[in-house]
Amino acid sequence: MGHICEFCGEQRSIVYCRSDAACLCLSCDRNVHSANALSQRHSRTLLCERCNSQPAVVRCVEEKVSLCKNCDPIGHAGSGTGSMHKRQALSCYTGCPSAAELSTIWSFLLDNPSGGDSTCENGMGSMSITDNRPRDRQVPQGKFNSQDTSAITEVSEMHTSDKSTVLVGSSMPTLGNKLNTVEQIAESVNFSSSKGCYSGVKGSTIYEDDPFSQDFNMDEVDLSFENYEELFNGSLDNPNQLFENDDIDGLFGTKDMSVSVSDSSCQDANAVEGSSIKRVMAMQPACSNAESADSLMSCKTEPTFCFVRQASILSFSNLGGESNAGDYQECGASTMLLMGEPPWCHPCPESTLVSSSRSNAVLRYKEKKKTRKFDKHVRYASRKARADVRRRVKGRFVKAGDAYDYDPLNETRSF
DNA sequence: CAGACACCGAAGCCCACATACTAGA
DNA sequence: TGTCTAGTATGTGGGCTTCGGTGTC
Repeated sequence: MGHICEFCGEQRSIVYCRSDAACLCLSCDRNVHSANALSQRHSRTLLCERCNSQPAVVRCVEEKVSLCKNCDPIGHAGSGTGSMHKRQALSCYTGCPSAAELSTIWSFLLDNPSGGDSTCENGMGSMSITDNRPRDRQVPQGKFNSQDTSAITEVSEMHTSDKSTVLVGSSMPTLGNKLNTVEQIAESVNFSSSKGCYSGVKGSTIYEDDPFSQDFNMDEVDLSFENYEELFNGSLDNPNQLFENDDIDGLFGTKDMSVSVSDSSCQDANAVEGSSIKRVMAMQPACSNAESADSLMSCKTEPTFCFVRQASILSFSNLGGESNAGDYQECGASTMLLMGEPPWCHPCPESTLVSSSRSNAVLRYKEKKKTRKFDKHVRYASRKARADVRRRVKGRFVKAGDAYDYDPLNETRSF
């Protein structure tokens, strides 16, 4: 009797998630790691069938058991024939591979009667998997796309940390049973992990007909968010902010959002700066539900494709970093691009309603701009405290003992 | 339509002095 | 090598000045 799944507590655990340090059955593995993009990045592998607590790194072909790095030398040590057993490196995987894909990399799993006695293995075949990621993204076998270099890098890093072969991505239809080297992965894996899926893949076929994707080469865009708290902390109570031209320069002025755009793309963006709002209003967002927003929120390094596409048509006039603290605060508008039902979704034919709404929004914006607090970073609080109580003449500090016209402590005048 | 003028907002400067930093003994 | 001393640089806030943009005549 194997280890029980730590999630459902019912079925036998099959896989081990390193990130969660949890033993899961295949069904729960699928459920847990399909929750968001981050969880999809968890590296999982088979559970050691000997200790039932550690991730297996090899599969003993002779004994038909998966063993961790501790149990492998123990089980195959000594003078017996065990040391001669043929062993196969086990592949790690991330994402939410389908049952067919799992069976591809772990073909022995279904072939092994001893390992398939549980309902979990049966469930592997019948598991309801709705991988909604486009399959036609996959490039033909053997065609190594430069876009996949990140994947290979990731593979390489994980490979060095763990001797087992790591498979990144959920779609691996061309995988052989033995993926022992990174090179093999580079040649055969069609990388389509969450990163590859959302960030836009050059040469992908799914958006070939999309004029936006043609105008904006996603391969040349690099979005990174270092401070998510700032990025998403913007006020969301005023969706109309998005339509304020005065504020649009600050939309992407946040220093925490580095956007590198190719020259041609940048020129295009600048060319449409004046009409960017209208274009945003006219377009239907690629994704606008809360679920996708949640996915984005939870995915620090993997901005969703829909966001990138929207960003591509917005004003990049402030990419040069000419922004101020107030603009950062106003960036709540930009978050509307990322979260929830965006305001441009409202099909409001009444132009008067729109104009009044806009005027109200402008008024609110101007009021907010008046009260905008330009954040000044105080490095030395002690100096600030001293300056706060220092006497002044016309705003200037005066020597101690000299006549002053303003005393911050008692607001009296010396003359 | 161009020029002059007024108005407004933003940026920069100024001050003294405690503190941080650096170089030399 | 570690400690001490002297010199230099930095930063702090309120008011003022300057400058550029905008609107009006």
